[in-house]
Amino acid sequence: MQRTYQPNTYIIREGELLQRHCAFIISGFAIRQKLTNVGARQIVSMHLPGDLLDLQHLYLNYADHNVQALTLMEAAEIGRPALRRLVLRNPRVATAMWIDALVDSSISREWLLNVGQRDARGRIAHLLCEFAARMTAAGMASDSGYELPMTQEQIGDAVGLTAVHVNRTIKALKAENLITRDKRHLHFHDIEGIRAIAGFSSLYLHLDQITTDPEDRPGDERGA
Amino acid sequence: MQRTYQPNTYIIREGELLQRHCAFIISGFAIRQKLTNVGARQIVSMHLPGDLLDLQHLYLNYADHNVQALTLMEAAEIGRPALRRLVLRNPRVATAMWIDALVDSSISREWLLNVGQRDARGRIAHLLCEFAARMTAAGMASDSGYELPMTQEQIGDAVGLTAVHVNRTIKALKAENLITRDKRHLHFHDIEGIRAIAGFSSLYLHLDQITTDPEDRPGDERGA
DNA sequence: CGCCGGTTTGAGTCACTTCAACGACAGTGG
DNA sequence: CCACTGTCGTTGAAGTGACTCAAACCGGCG
Repeated sequence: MQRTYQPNTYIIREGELLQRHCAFIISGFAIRQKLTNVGARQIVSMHLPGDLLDLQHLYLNYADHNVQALTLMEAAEIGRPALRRLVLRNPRVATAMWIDALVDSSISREWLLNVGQRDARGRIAHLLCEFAARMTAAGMASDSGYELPMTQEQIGDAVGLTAVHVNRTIKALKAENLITRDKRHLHFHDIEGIRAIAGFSSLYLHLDQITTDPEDRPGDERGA
Repeated sequence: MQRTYQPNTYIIREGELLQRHCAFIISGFAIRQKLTNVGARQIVSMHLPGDLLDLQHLYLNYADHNVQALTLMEAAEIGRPALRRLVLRNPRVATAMWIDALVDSSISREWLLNVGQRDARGRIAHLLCEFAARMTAAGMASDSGYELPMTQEQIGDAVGLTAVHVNRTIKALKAENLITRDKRHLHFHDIEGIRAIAGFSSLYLHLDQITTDPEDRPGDERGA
């Protein structure tokens, strides 16, 4: 069951009783976000084509965050009961789902570290590095950089800064000749410099354990 | 296999190749934390008796964060292969593990919101509320409050603030007659007031889906 | 008693926010 | 074809919440 979502459409809303389905992104980008009681928004993760969208809710009764299309997005939907049965009966799928869910958690932890402990330069640089690594893994980055489909406001909501301050920080990074941004296209001039500012290490992405298609992972259901 | 850990002992270190075991907390508290390249520490989660300690690493090759005993702690250890087999063969256990892992993720997301979007008062108040809710669920809170086994420095590392500022903020909360702290014991005088400051809602803890013992959950492997 | 980890307090500074306005650009409709 | 509108990016000026540095205090313990 394929579906198209317009930018900014809500796919799941916090508090909602979950009964419908999980989705797999075919094209476009999605984010997951939460709001405080006073309406401040925190983007808690970003998803690109190939990602499972709400695996995080597979066994939960109520949605604890919002899921929203960031750009125009196509997704394939899988019924919850069907996916659960698949997970229970097929060890390969189960393992792949576990890895996907655990990597997702690992990324949240890194984001928490990012937002809690780094300054503005570090946070933004880290976001750019992570996105570069994930886009590269997904085959969506070129030598000249990649398309970062976010406004400065959204970047701010992802790293816990104001849009204004994101603007000034990016301006500073450009001034130091580390990056250039031409519309939505981002280019690194000094990737090592950016990595140093970010304190970036890709360990937490567990890239060695990711394959695009869960079906073609080698049999790793045999245990340790 | 039962083991005792002294306060501050590392149980798992970031970057480590994981081969040994998972642990279940019998008594005491543990934290999980990460460090930036410049040595700043972020506590990414806290665990109390009954929690599974490193389920987050069950299917991953390398540890992406540190796990450390916060107090004197006793844990029961389960071999990784044994637990994986159990998960694959027993749908009830599998479901319970999924729920545990997903709730853990949900908590990270809430922490990200907390650190990214709330001010010092809100962050600390939120931490106190969450801990109250979890301690109550674990039967470890009394009417008079609960034991919060953290120094102000650790609270700071959990919410992304300096120990000094945590001190001043707690002082302010005390001055407003919202809480009192006597050594490690914390008492709420105005729980509703604290909840309001925190913007706390326990939805994200998914308390309706938690049981202390994975074995006695009702059969919910039947799908949606 | 003297040390030590943790808490408390003060003074000065700075990174980030807030508010506000303006410019660039794309889409829309007359 | 151009005026109208809305979104996004950019910039300035002023305010403030949290940090830094540093010192003193406190209770527990060997």
